[in-house]
Parts: sequence; C-alpha cells; structure tokens
Amino acid sequence: MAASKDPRPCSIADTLALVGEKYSLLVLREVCLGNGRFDQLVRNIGTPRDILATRLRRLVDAGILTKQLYSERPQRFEYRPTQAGLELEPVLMTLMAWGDRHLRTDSDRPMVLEHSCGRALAPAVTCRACGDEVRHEDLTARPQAPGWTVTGPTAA
Amino acid sequence: MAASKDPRPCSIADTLALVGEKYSLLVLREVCLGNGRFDQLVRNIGTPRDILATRLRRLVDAGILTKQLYSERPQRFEYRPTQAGLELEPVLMTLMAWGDRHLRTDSDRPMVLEHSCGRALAPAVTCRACGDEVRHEDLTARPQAPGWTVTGPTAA
DNA sequence: CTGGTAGGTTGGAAAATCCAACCCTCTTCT
DNA sequence: AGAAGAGGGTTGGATTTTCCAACCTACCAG
Repeated sequence: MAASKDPRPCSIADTLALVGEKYSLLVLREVCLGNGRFDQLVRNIGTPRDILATRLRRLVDAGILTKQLYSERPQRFEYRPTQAGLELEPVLMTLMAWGDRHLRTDSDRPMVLEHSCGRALAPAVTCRACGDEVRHEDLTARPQAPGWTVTGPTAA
Repeated sequence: MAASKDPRPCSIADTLALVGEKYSLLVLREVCLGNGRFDQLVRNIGTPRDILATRLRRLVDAGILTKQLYSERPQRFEYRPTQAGLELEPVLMTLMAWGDRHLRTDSDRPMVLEHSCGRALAPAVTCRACGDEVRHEDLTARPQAPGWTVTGPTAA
C-alpha cells in the first residue's frame, strides 16, 4: 500500500489503509458472525492461508481484532472483534444492503440480518443531530486542510 | 480478483468485488464531491494514471459511474456517480466516521460534512422498520444458503 | 511553431497474491 | 505403540497487479 504523492488527507483513505486490502473486511464479517477460527476463516472467505495470516496480524496490530485463547492444551486461538472492530459493522451493513439491492433479487439474498424489532434489517444512515435520513443533496463538504477544494454541487 | 474455492455467498463480498479494489472507493469519494475529471482524480487520490483508467472503466461497466461529455472540442469527459453510485455514499460516510473517531482527534479532521440541519454530520445506522440505532447485539444472522452456519452470539 | 492542458496508453521493474506442500503440536482411534 | 486427524500456521516459487516514467493524441493560446 504505497501512499502515492500527496493525496487529499481523508479519513476514508486512512480507514481503507487499515481495512481496505483484499479480504480484510470479509475477515471482519466472519469474526462479527462469531466464526473466528483460522480454518473457518479460510473456508468461509476462500482466502489463501498465508494471506489470511498477514491480514489477521495487521488487523490485530490495528486494534480491530484480538486473538483469544479458547483452549489451553492444545493451544487454540480464536479471533474476535474489539470495540473498534464492532464499530466497523455499519460499513459491512451498508455494503451488504447495497449488494442486496443492486446485485440480487429479493428472493436471492444469501443472508438476512434480523433486527431485534422482529423485521429483516434494512439499514438507513441518519444524522445523529436531527434524526433525518442523510441524502446526498443535504450534505456540504467542508475541507479543513488548505488547498483541497471541492467543486461540485456538494461544495463548501 | 480470483474468487477462490467455494466461499460463503454474500452481498458484502459481491459488492467488494466491484468497489473493493485499491482506489475504487476513493474514486467514488472524489466523484461524489464533484471532482470527476481525470487529472483531478489523479491529484486528489494519488493514484497512478493507468490504474485510475482501469478503475474508471470498471466502475462505469458496473453502472456506478457515468462518463459525461462536458466539452465538445476539445473532447473532455467527466465522471459522475449514477444513482447506484450515490447509494454507495453511506459506505463512505461510515468509513469516514470510523476514521474520524479512531484515527484522529476532534481538532484534526481533514474534512467535515455539514448536514442540512446545520450540524456536522455524525452518521448513525438505524433500522428502517423501527427507527432504532442498530447495535451488534440486536442482530441475528440468518444464512439462507444451506451449509453456511454462524456460530457466535449473533447466530440464528 | 512552441508550449500547455486534458485524457489517456505503453513497457518494464517492483510488489502482492496464489497455491501446494510442509511443519508442529496435540488428541483420538485401533 | 503407531497412524491418522485437526488446528494453526509457514515456506518457496509461479502468477498477477501495481507502480512509475515516458510517451501519445487532440486541441488551444501566444
């Protein structure tokens, strides 16, 4: 992940630098589902074992996963999300919702998340301040760093 | 992007197959900000030009971006999000919110999104059915495909 | 007619990925 | 006791992507 040149400073880019490599978010998906063992991860994600090992190290280093001992003898480990890892679940939910809507039909959904209210989860992103669902037209981007402008209808 | 073996069928994985390659979501970020020209993208993202060209083709093919002519002579193009592309903005918002919270201090934020309600956007993911903010413990995963289980506290 | 801008393409070196095979430590079966 | 797993990785070498600088085309301005 060579960060080229002098790109716009951005939390999206910084977050993707941690979890944007191939398979990383799928590891998080499985770990959030409770499938945190190495062989489960290999099977459920379909990743090469060596790549998985490097991703796991990276996610643990980043504080997104922890390695928990679940058996002393033989020593066996399981990966679990930290609080920070759990806070990435909204990213997974929005990705999943998009795929369900644009890449599949209603009858074709490979997984349904049921919310405690009893309905299948349809996630909406809302503004914590006013509660309204966030639409593109309601956003104004205000770059804080000098020199980084925004030209579109969303401009500041 | 070789999809190995026989992984869990999943809309997250399918969506990432379209937008999960390096730089793709940053392209979408810039395009959503209105910076859709080739050289703007190169400068703001810091991507090699050839990779950018490949990503743009892929995103246009996927129906996430469109290539708009904005000048006849000389022929000049600009990339813009389609409706489907705009519907990926929630992914960007949740990624940005995570980075702002975990990778930065409050005074250090490189960009602030202002919502039409007048406050800086703090996005929350809520259940469209009941309106509550979605917490990890309130979700139950129900795999629809046979053979794909979930073992954790989130299990079905 | 020289230089500059916009939007790319090309070729070769460097890095990441993929895959199969292997290793080590237990536990269980016979 | 010996053989066969299961779990959790590591290693070596072939393949694929990325990276980077240079180049190309079309047009416009001085």
